[in-house]
Amino acid sequence: MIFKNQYIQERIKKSNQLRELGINPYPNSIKKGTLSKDFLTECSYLKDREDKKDEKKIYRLIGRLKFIRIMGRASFAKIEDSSGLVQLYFNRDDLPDGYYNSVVKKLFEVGDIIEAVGYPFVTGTGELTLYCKEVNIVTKAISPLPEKFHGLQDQELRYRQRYLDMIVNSEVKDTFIMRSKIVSSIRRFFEDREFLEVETPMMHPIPGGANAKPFTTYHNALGVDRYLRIAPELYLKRLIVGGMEAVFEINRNFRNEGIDATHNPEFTSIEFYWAYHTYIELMELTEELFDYLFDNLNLDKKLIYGDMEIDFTTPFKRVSWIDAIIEIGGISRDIATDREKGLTFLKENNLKYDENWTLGYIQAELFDEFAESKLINPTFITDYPIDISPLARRSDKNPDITERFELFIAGKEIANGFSELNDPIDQYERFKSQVNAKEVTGDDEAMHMDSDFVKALSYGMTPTAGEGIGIDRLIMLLTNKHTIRDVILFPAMRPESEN
RNA sequence: GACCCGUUAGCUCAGUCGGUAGAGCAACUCCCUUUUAAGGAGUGGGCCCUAGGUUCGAAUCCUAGACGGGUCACCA
Repeated sequence: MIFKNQYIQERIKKSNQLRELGINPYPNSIKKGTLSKDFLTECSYLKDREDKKDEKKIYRLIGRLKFIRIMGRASFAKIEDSSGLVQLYFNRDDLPDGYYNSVVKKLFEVGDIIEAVGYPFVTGTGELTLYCKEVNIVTKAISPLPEKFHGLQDQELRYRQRYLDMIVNSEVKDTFIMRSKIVSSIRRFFEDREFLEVETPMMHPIPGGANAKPFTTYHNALGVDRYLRIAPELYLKRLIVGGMEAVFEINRNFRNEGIDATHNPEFTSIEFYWAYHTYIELMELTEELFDYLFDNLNLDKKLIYGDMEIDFTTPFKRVSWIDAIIEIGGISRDIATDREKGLTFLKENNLKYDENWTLGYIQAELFDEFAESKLINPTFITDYPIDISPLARRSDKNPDITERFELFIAGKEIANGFSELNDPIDQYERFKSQVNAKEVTGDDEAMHMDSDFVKALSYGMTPTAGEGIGIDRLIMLLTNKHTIRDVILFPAMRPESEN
């Protein structure tokens, strides 16, 4: 039974004792009080005053009881609200008759939410405190809080009971406040530039827009399988066909893959599409976005991330795909540009390979293995090979490469953008070779044929550039967190075991 | 999916060579009217993650499993 624990039983008893005294432990009539921060700011002048108090000013503060120190006929307590902690002082003679001994001392406990009414004064040790004339229960907590000094350390409990983590570990709340500010700044940035926020389907008939394994679900009325979206890309581009010239969507994607420090099965991305622009302008827009975020959030451009110092000064460095493999990865040009030599190199170095891999896939392995982790300061890698970029526009200068870039920071991919492929015949052929890759190399993450999308392109999509940014990873960077679970409120967990 | 580590009171953690369970905080009973992780005296609280095995005897050793954390693989 959920309430069988001895501590909970004791607290339920106290809750009932409150009822017996005619006090509802869960009243519904309490209105929000003054924030502790405002109380402390408004009354700080008392510290310089002779008598250290102002009995004429009455404040009503509400918060969760975090500490209580009973000293016979007087007590100190600290309550915490959304703005922080504040100290309260009670004593027997200044509260209603008998209330101190029978209610405050006996029935109020750490964890309860209480309302305190009184006037400000400064204690002997100089702490601004509320001298209480009245105290009421706002909400009784029947489960005890974790230990006051060490808080909640157990990672499992912190994720499963995030609300407890937030009550006890105040920096957790700060991280998620920061997350909210980041997302809201990004939204404002695009709105200010006349991008339209849209919502496209989360349940797709064909999983598309990325190479990933989808979650499958079933629609009873239609009698068909649906796939939770792995990316919104193909729907957003349909909107460009329809005549919207700048759109963005901030929302969840779902990928049925492993869970680790940088992967959660549901994660948030922003994708934005910008008609009559190219991937070059997209890189500039991305730099503007970072400038805007750092400015709005008052972050230092020399950002500390773990043991790295990352310099976000714009413009970011740009390196071509091939140069990255050769110069940053330290692979010879021969190996990096020749399929046979590349394949031999992979075999000789015990790296992953497949006999059917085209040069682009081999280069991707070389890039991931040798270059990616070295890209600490923000760097745009450009000109990706065509075979690993099935939705990107072919370069007019070199048919083997695409007008695509990825942004790497702290050795991790943060953004992926390109001039969009708008030639329906080319797109059809690219889907076909993806389907082929699925069959030949058993690449079960290769894309499906989406003929409805090809049909949309056949009506004509204006030249457009589009980009996706992983919001969770961006937030990890900006909040110096090293696991995605620390920036997702309720990260994916296995069901709790019976034992 | 592989390997390593962890799981003991509500929380944070000890637990030696295998000898039958401990501390601090929290709780309960007292004392205490300016405390700061308040202090003092006392009391209660355990499916040592689960199931097997070894042993006279297992929190401790072995096997399997559950959950969590980490590394790798996967996720271009």
